[in-house]
Amino acid sequence: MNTSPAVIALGTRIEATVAAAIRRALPGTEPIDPLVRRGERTDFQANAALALARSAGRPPRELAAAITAEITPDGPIETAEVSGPAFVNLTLADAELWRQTALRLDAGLGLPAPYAGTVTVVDYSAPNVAKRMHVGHLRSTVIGDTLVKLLESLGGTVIRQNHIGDWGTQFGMLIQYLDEHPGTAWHGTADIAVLDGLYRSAAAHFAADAAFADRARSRVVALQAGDEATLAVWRDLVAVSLAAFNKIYRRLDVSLSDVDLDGESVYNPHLDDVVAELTDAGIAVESQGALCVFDERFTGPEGNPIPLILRKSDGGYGYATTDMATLRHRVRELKATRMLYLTDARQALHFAQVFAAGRRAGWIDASHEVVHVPFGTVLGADGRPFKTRSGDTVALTGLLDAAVAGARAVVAAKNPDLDGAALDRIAASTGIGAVKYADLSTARTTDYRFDIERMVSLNGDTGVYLQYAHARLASILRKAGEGETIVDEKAPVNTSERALVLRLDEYAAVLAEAAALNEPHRIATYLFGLAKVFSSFFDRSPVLKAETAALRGNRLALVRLTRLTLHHGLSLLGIDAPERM
RNA sequence: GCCCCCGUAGCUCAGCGGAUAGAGCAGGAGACUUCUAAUCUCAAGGCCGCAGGUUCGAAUCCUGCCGGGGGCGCCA
Repeated sequence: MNTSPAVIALGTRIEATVAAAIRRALPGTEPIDPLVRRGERTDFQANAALALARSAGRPPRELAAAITAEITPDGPIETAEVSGPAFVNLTLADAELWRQTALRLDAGLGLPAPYAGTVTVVDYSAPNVAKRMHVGHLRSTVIGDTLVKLLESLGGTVIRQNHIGDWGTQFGMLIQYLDEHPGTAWHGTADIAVLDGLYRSAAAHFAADAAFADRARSRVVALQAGDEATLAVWRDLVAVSLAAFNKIYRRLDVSLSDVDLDGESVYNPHLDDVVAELTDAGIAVESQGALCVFDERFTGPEGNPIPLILRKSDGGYGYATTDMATLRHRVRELKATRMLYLTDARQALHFAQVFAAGRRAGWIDASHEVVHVPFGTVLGADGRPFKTRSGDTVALTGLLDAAVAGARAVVAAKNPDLDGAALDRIAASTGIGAVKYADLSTARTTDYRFDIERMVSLNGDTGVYLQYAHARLASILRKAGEGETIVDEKAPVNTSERALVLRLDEYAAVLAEAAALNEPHRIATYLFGLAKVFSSFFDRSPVLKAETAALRGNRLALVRLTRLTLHHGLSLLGIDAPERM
């Protein structure tokens, strides 16, 4: 957690300065956004003059000049000049840049806590019991976990909810199959592949054998009635699956554990009540034998309203009912003010229906923010849905194994002197980092190609680039040894230092934006840019061999702050930041 | 039929109201007795799907169209 006071970003201070200048140049106008942005040709630019010119009835450049004249030199801005149509180009004094670096270093980044006081439920991962996790679970898991860590780092309280598929008709089938095939090897194996095989066998039986299907259905009834023998097998199935999920979570450095479990089974005892409440409120009505919620905004191919089915015509409950129950629970019991649901984009309509019904029921109101956070499909390298040759989903463990093996080959070739243990560690770190970075660096809503070849090539815009930058930073700091870092504000700032200082100072704003939009890829994009700016700095500005002691101290401060920022960012993404590579 | 997402360099993708649209990969030219070359530097590569509109300014916002993907009653 960040307990040290927040450092105000240079951009924020400049905004305030320019806004004040605008008020003086144009007395009586409404406060407006000064439109301060980072510029390519200057440190910052303010673009508000163009927007104001019309209403002020003055030529844009003349107005820009008037604003420029009102920018006081005692603020962070050293020079302000009109450029182009009416942009105000702003540069900062070198001393200001060093001062900001020292300030952030002293504060240990100095991130603000804009989410303090908020309680956010993040529903993510949600694998199914007795099925192996596949690529489809990767996105929900890593995007969700990054949002969780991000909100926590910004002062928010987060309640993780892993809504695993641990209930439903498929368990009748599984348990009945085990009952009829006592020799089936699965129990105690902690190997999800075996469980997955069990699922397939049972499903095949279910489809092919009508008599078995009937027995499976009776088994569902027994399960729901609380039959102890049936429940015992169910608990075993859940336990074995959880062990496998947790193994993957540890491997991915995902922060989920058993305390975050919020499976479908948890809601089973409450479904009757949820349905009763919605029925009593007149929201749920009967249609074609099922109990449904209709909303004229959601229509089907014939233009008829489509239902949210709370109780099926056979009397059973489906996922819509459980989703309504979780919604109610999160608002009433968990006191959440924000709720994020990380599922793929295909469920958009379903969640729109659930949220609409929740609003009608009065469970959520204007004080709640309920958001379906969708993500695109994972495609294979060929651009088609990512499936094995036989059409199955691709197992996550196999994918991670392949990534680590690929990384291992590259690492070994790069650094033949590594001993086995170090090679294992670095291969795991880079391989897993490559997979996570590939996912987290792609915009959330776009479908993305899972191209393992490209991922483990470990060149360019991959996780390794960030890890390598971190290892270089750590290397410099090791060699620099202990001792205080003294920043000399009077030293000049060169181009590569300037780019680094300004980039570092933007971190908090990027985090805030990533959190507001639920878009972790903004963090990844920022970190890649930071690593790039650092790599360039590394190439051009010697640190330990700097020309003067003052420069050495200043650059060392930059190295420390860059390492801190990169390390922080990588930890949000759940990517290891190695000291050596 | 309606709704959602996507269409940007040869390929994979960023950018989503500001100046000359960026990166990675691939291809071209350079840089390792110097803090880790898993890197850096330079050059080349674009009717930002099409057509209108809004705006001082549009890849970005709005409308329509074209192309691709997904969703639309008892699976999650």
